This record gives sequence, C-alpha cells and structure tokens, in this order.
Amino acid sequence: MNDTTNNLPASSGAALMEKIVSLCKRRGFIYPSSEIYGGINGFWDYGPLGSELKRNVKELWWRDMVLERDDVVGLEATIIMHPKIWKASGHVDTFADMMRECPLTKKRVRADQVEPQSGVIYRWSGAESHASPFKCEKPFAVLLRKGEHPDTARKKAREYYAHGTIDAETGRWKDLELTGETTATAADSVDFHPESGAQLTEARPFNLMFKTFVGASEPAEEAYLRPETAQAIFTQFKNVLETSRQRTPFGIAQIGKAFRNEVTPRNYTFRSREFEQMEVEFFIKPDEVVEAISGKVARASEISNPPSAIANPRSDWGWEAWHKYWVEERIAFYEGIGLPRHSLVEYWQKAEELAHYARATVDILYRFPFSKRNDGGELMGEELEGIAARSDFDLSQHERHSGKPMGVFDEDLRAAWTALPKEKQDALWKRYYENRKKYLVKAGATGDEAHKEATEDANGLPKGQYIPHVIEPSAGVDRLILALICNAYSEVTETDEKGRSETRVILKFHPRVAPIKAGVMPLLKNKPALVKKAMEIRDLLRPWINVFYDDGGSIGRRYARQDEAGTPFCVTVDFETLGEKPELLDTVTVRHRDDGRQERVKISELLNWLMPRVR
RNA sequence: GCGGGUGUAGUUCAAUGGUAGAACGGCAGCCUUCCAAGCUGCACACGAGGGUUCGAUUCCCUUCACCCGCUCCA
Repeated sequence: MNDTTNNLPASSGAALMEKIVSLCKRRGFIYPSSEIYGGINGFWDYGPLGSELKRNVKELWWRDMVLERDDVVGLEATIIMHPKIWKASGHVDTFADMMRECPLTKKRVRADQVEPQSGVIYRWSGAESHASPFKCEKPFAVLLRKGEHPDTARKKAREYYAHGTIDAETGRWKDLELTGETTATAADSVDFHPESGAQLTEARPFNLMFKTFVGASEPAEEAYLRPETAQAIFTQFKNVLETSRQRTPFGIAQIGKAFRNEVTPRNYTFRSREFEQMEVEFFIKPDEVVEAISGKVARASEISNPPSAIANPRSDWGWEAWHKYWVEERIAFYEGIGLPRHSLVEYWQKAEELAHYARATVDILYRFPFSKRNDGGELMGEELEGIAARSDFDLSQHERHSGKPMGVFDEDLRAAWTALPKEKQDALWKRYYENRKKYLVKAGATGDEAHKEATEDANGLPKGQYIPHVIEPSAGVDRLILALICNAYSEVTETDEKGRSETRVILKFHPRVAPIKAGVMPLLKNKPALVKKAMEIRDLLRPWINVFYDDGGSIGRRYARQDEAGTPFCVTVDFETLGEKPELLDTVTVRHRDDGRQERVKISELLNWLMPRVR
C-alpha cells in the first residue's frame, strides 16, 4: 500500500495534477489544442493513447446503456439545430443572462436575481489626491445599511477610486479626498451589490452559448452550437417512438459534442468549452398513469433489496423508483470501469440547488486531486454525471413552442382506466390536472389558459394519452476520462543496488478501458526466431484487441513504457517459447502490470485467456 | 471577467544583453536470457507580436497559454 494514488500526500493536489498533466502530454493522452499557435483556452485534444481510452469509455457506455438493454435505443443528432429549440429549453434565457457587475469587488450577479435592499445611498462625483496629481471624475455610489457608519461607505469609495493606481500600491489611498458627496434614501433597491453595497453596473448580456450563422448569403440566420445534447433527444422523441417500436418506459441514448462558452475554463480538461456528453433520456409514465395501471406506485425505498444490488424494473415504478434505479445503475457503471466506490460521492441536490425543471437531481462526483476539501480534510469531489428527474417539463416545453403534440398513446392506460372506480378516476384526474396546471403557470400561462389546457390534458387520460416524464442520466465523457487517469495514476519508488532511487509511474487502468490491452515483445531483439514468433502473436491478437508490439531497448524498459501507458498485460516471447525446455514449447510469459507477476500461457490459449480479462 | 504567479527540447530544469546546456525521454545501431543496464550516433527548445539596442531568450510593452485565488458553472 505505498504505491496508490490514494496514499500520495494529501496536500499535493496541485503538484499531483502537474505530474498528471505532464504525463498526459508526454505519453500522448492529452495535448493542448492548437498548441503550435499558442493554444486556445478551454480546448484540448486527445493523442493516440487518449483517443483509445476515450473510445473505450464511450463504447462501454453504449454497450451498457443501449446494446445490453431492450429498453434503450440510440440517436445521433446534429450539433446545430433550430434556434427555437434553445428558446423552448430555456437556454436562451438562462444561458444568455443579463449580468451586472460590482465595480468594487468585480463580482458578477444575475440582473434578475439581485436582492432588494434598503438604506442610505452615498454618492460621489469623483475623488482627488493631495499627495499626487491623481484625479478621477467617475461617479460612484454605495448603499449604507442600517447600523453602518458613514465612514464605512467612504472607505469603500476611496478603495474604488484608488483601484489600480499608485496610491493603491503605496496605501496612500486612505488619504484620497472624495468630492461631491450626496445622500439619498433607498427602499428595496436592486441596484446595489448585496455583499459590498456598491452600485452595480448596467446589465449586459452574457452568453454562454456559441453563436454561429447558417447559410452563406447575408442575412444569414443566427444559430447556436448546442450547449447540451439532451434537447435533440426531446425534439426527436416522437420520431423515435414511432420507428423503434418502443413504449414507455424506454430511453433514448446519445453520445456527442456540446459547447459552452465557459467564463473560466479551469482544472485541465475538467471544464472545457468543447466537450462530449453521454446522455440517456429515459421516458416513464407519470405517477398517475402508473397508479391507474398498477393500482399503486412503488416507493423508492421498496426497490433495490439488498441495497447493493440493482433492482429489476417493475411496472409499478414511479419517477422516484426509476430515479433511484438509474442512480444505482450509473454508480455500478463507474465501479465497473475501475472507479472505486470510495472515490465517488453520491450527492443529492438540495431543494434550493435544483434547476427549474428538476424534481430531484443526484450528482455523481469524483474526488479529483483539485477538488476542495471539507472540514474533515476529505476531498469533496466534482461532478461526473447528473441524474435528474425532469418531470414532463422538456416534452411539454417543446409541445408548447413547436405546437406539435408530444404525448403518447398507451393502450394499457385506456384499458385500465375504464376498469377503475369513479372515485379513483376522479382522484387521478385531479392530480394529473394539478401537476399540468402547475407546470403551465410556471411556463407563463395565465390562470385561465392553464386551467383550460390542464383540463384538456387530464381529459386525455381516459383515452390513454399523457406526456411522459423523464429521468436523465447525463455524463461528461471528458471529465470521466480525467477521473480515470487521476484514479489510475500511481507511483512506485524503487532503489536499485547502486543506491539510486527511481520513481516509476504506473497507470492502473481497469483493463476494460486501457488504451492498449497487451504489449507483445520478444525477450531479445537480436534473435530473429524470437522476433518472428512475437510478430506472429501480435498478428494473432490484433484482430481482437488493441495490441502494441515493441522490441526497442531492454525488456525492463519496455515493461516500464507499457506501465506508463496503462497496458494491463505484456506478452513476452522467450527461449522457452522456442522449446528450450520442451514442456514449455509454444508458451509465453504474461506479465501483469500492477504487481509484475508473471505466468505462462500457451499461445493456443492466449486469446481466450486475454479476452475475458480485458472486456 | 478581476487579482497574483509562470512561460527555455517531448518532460523536468540550468545559464546568458553577443542567438543556449544537462538529465530523463525519443529515434537508429551494437549489445542484452525478464522489470527504465551499457556503448555509439542522431534529432529536438528560448509561447507569439512589437519596442529599446550595433545586437534581445535576457530589458520594456502588448498578446496568448498554463497554474493559484475570486467569479462563473443552465
């Protein structure tokens, strides 16, 4: 236990990240994008090993989420879509926020979310210095709250005027003379920064979506690069439903690029401006429909028994049960590709953190070296995936904005409904109506409109019609790649007989994700028989798994190279292979990455030996 | 976007107002019977632009990128 990431010194987060970054560059996992031109902030490329790693991860996800399930189908949509989609999804409003800035602290706040404040406004027309020729005539104002001394406001003003001047550096700003002081009272004003009290700048649009133009001739139509892949799934929902022979509950999966003009890309590839997502939108029956068909809705606590196992889906599951199911399913996926449970955090978002569309969201966090620590010194983790219960918000929004119906017809519901007692019908109708009305009001409908539409919606139930709800497990591929690399990173320090100590790096990837599954090498390069046999073995394995042939340098050097690349197995052709000991003819040495252990495997059995270990 | 720091070979570092060295790594060859051995040779760098100067990697300015702290993170 002296060679794993978790035992590296706790304080070395930044130093550890530096080592990981340079390893990634050196071994061809990750390069800065456009590096020969100086790089471009927030963009990263994957090199030979990185692209294999990423391909493996995406393929495993796809296999787990789509190929090995009956109830999820795939989609690959375009990056540029109809601009109205982003209006319907809310991104045009929330991603293009009007922001105001505090001139004192430079902090930015959303223009529509400034807390109203009351107090006395102190205004100045400028400031000048006796000690230097400094003079400034910009107006500045601070809100003085109850109980604060006017000198507090004056101090802030001097700080503001001195900002970036020599006076600020020498500390002489305290002597600045403020000019043109006036006061006024303010009640519930939203013009002042809640923390500093300084008057905020005018609101400016601040757009996190990348804009582009469709069409070569002017005036071209403005469009956006998608800031998430989810909306494509919602907009193609009806097409998929009608062509895939799926019925709720079922999901649509997509892997693809998304783009966000992040304010500050940071932490290596963790927050990139161009990134890839792996998402499923899993469409389920609303709870009222489940209850109509099954007679009851299973509680979340009923499922998954024992707790470590993932329950099999049941027809009486409502959104809570499905949500919990996907949380467990996804954590199992991460464990299955080598992220140990203790490296992950299952974080249930608090009510006030939830996005406007979400009923519940669980974030799966990975404890990155750069993560902040809590009071107990424990890494708190950064989000790899969010699993959101989004109700019927998205499909409803697209129904409203496109005017196209997004509901489904469900024969089971229609049949079940007629068999229900009148009281039950009324109760379910009422609940569905209330939920729809609540959504519609939130979406901006007036009371009357909402009542009318919600009534129509609820009247669909007896006919077997409803708008599905959705559970969305949405993962960031690039974040996961970074987590896998951080998790795999380990060092072994060895002292040789000459007393030299040397630190070697081993990337302990799970064999499933490892870029290279096996290194194939002759023990010695200058023995043609060994080389020939090794090349035969490479050719034998190559159609099935990614192998790497290497005969450069000494055998130890080649092992070390493969350790750094995270290759779980090395296959070595030696003199026994050629029959030096007759009983070992046509066997090879297989060397294990993590502990250097060796075993002999017959060449005829090699592929069957390797395959189950690398998938 | 703000403040602070840093930019020299693939990586980690050094030196210098007169255009740069090392270690490791890489490549080629020799050698090598299992964990970065050795020998020989080769290739590879002053982030970019501008200014000062006879001359700038070095000083100044701008810019870009990276790191840290704020901010942001639907």
